[in-house]
Amino acid sequence: MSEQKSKHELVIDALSHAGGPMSANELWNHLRSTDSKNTIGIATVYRSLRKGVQDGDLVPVELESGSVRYEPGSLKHHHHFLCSDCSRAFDVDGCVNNLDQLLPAGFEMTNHEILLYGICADCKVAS
Amino acid sequence: MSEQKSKHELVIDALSHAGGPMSANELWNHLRSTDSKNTIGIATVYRSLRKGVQDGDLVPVELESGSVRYEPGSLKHHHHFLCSDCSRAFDVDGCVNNLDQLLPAGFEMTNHEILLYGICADCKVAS
DNA sequence: CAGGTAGTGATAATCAATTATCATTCAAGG
DNA sequence: CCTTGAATGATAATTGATTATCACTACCTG
Repeated sequence: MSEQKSKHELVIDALSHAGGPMSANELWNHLRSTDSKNTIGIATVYRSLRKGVQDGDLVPVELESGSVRYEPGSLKHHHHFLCSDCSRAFDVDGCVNNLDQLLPAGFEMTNHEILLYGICADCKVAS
Repeated sequence: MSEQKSKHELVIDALSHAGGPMSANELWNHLRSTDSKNTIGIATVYRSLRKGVQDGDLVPVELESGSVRYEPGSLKHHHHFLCSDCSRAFDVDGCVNNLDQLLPAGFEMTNHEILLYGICADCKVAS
């Protein structure tokens, strides 16, 4: 009856609904708690992430030392918020103007990231 | 005659003239090439960085997964440029307005980082 | 000079993240 | 039922960054 999803699809799907980039470990914990019946292995998570990047479905995002997060490659331009309390990363819509004026002479900019640090809404409420 | 500088001072001094945050390994390579007479050990570099942070002289900067960079704590507000070619990080003066407008409702921002990616002046010339 | 003590370098040990291995399961076809 | 191959999970192995250890030196003080 119901189409059985592969673990790889579960990983991709989870990321597409996450609202922010996630690390392999975050994803693993999330998937284990979500699909109580399905036990997913950390190896499968890493495999799926690697495949997702190879296929162009996922993009690695490096916001901190220590671990790489991943997000869907299909997202429109956005930036990130990193919660100092729960360590989760959140997508932040929009951008700013005049970033070019920061660029030193002789440098060529191909891309940029804006990272906001602070306390996320959940943690603010909880505190 | 000339005051003999401790290795710790060499590390702090190197960082204060670097023009950008450096990792322990970058610093180690830099110091070894600079002070041909003085062989400095990687352990000393790590020790000095840790002490520098404890003393409030240095600040850790995390721009990538993999390694932590350090910069003087005395620098005025600025941001960073990361060269995709040589992987060095450079300080970038200035900031932008209206970052607040990016903040999602319910979130509290305490800090921010703007990271520009591209090719630095040196690498552009070299290519 | 003898006896600290702090600073240092080489390197072993640790640690977290990631990858590789291997045996198992499961579905599809003979 | 038997075979085959892809997907999977447990876990061993690897890797790079960082820290701990330890022996040694230089210097200060009595």
